[in-house]
Amino acid sequence: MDGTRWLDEREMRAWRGFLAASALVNRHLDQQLKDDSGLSHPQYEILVRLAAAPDGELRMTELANGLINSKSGLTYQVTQMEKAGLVRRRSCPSDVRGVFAVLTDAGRARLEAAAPGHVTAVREVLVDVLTPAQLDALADGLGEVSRRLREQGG
Amino acid sequence: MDGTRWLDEREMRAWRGFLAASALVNRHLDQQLKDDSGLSHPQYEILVRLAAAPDGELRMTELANGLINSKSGLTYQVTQMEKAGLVRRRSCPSDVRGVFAVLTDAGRARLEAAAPGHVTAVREVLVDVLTPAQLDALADGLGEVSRRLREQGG
DNA sequence: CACGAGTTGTTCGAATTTGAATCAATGGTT
DNA sequence: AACCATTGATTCAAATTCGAACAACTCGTG
Repeated sequence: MDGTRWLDEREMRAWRGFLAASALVNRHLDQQLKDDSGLSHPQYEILVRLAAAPDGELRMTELANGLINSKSGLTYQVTQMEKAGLVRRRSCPSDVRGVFAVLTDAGRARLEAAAPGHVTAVREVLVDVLTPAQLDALADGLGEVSRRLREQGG
Repeated sequence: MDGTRWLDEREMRAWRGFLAASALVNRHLDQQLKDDSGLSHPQYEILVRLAAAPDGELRMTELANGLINSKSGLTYQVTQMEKAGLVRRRSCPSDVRGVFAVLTDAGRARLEAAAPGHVTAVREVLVDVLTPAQLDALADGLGEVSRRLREQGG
């Protein structure tokens, strides 16, 4: 007995497209960032999130949530970035266990230097390839997909 | 002077959605596969591609193309899978350098055992979350994105 | 105040990934 | 036949990833 609902052709095309694009786009952008700014994609994302946060700082846990990395992976990356002078650690006054990752001036400068090339690459491989309707479908559909996975996992 | 065309809100939502979904879906499915069948996502993909190929075999290079892994990563995975009895290597008669990865009976059985749970998970987190229109947008849009990255890189 | 459950971030070991270097073999050209 | 640029796959060291175990701490409850 096999009650599995297999994917029909439309579904399979969507799934394969998503899977392939996911791998290829990530790969391409990681390469572009490394060549262009010496940052890995995860590191770039950390800088972006910090830059968007008030005072350019976030708790390690907040940074780990909704990010590619696991907790330990984040510890590793922040350590690397601290060595490179892009962020520094600050312990939380109200909770001794807590640690803030703080964007340094050098980190902000590095992000601003990297951003134009990165955005251009994102346009090239994804955004400018899609129609407005497809952009909306991605935003709505994949936004919902992410939302569900986030709250299920959290 | 800054001629960068930054992303507007619609574009940013699409990009963020894609990025987050890409990471979260991959992560979730890798976890599901490991728990359920002891296969990593890359390994599962290798089995799928081999199963779809004539005689269940492909050259290493063919297998590496359009796959997540680099060449050396593929060598590693195939070695692991060979140890596990899921594939075997066969040298190419017409080109001594060439190597085929061949799906074994055990490999095919393992794939068939893993597939229902995997497809169900793919539905749960992605396919059944999207509307038919969104599925088509993913298939068309991301299909085109992948196609371009493939031929650009190859 | 003492206790215990839950949280926070790090450390640890193992597995995986990558790019560069390597080795061997092919094919075309002279 | 000799040469040389390419190709196919592996090996190697280094970087990165993950989960599990850990240590330190907070908070609510008794």
